[in-house]
Amino acid sequence: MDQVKQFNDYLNRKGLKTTSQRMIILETFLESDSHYSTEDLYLKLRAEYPKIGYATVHRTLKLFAECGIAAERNFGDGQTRFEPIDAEGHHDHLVCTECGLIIEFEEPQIEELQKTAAAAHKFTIESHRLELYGRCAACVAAGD
Amino acid sequence: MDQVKQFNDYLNRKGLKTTSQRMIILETFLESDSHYSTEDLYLKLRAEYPKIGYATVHRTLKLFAECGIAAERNFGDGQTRFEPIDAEGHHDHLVCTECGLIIEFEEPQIEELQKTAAAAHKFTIESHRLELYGRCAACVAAGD
DNA sequence: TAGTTTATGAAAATCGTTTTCAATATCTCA
DNA sequence: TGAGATATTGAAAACGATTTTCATAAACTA
Repeated sequence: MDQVKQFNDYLNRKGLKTTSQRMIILETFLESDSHYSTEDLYLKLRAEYPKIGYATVHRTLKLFAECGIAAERNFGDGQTRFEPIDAEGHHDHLVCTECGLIIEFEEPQIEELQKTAAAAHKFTIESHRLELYGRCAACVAAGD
Repeated sequence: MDQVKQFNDYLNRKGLKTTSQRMIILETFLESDSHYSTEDLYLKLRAEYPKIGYATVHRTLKLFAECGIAAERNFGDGQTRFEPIDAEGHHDHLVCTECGLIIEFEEPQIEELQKTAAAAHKFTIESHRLELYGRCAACVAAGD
């Protein structure tokens, strides 16, 4: 697990400590490729580790984002979600406005065009977010 | 002003009322092409119309979004922003992570590719958001 | 291992947003 | 036009997600 190393390196570099909670949260976070809100992950953890507090989960998720193993996302429902950043590459999201389904997709050509657009405005890109909102096949089929 | 008509039509259709506050807020909102948070617009209005309350500003911005003359945006700073939708067409955003500068840009080719990606997953697209985060020319020039 | 520093969990505080409610304004139609 | 019905307003309270506080516990350093 490369991400475990990346997290530990970050902790050391910042003079932070390796605690059992942080390791448990990291492990659980990486197990699934879901888009976790603090609440989601807290509830999932609570089943097995009832002692871990909500604040700790939230603080740890923020740490993940800081050290680059998680991305913070906001799909407009008022909750911040975190998802593991897989080393391979970036992906974007299709969000169903009816059932909430989230599908990930990749489109390298779009990435290229983004670079072009940024260059036209002399911007140095660090990151981006692209979300397409609409209705998934199932919801369309089910009618309104 | 086409947008004024669009707003009034919406109010009539929904059985809502045309009030002086709503007209003032609409006028002020359209005057500038900024990306207003409720707070921003409330403060701007307060200078000239100190009687207008925060809740009214917020409720009215939501109405603008509902009737299609404003778009709700979230650039990750924890505040929802509203911007007028100009009839011409859609645009996306470049956001400077250092100074907060927001630049609008259009890239029709990206829109095309989005349709392709959505079709591949049988999604019916209703809307999308694309934001590129990075550093603007001035901030890059100023060094870190 | 003692001493120092950081982390934890529970509760409280905070921030943006939304709702409540009594008073006020708008609209309808006689 | 003007009374009655209905929606809107503004202030304050409620709300939900996030962040902070603080005393206790755990991890690291030498």
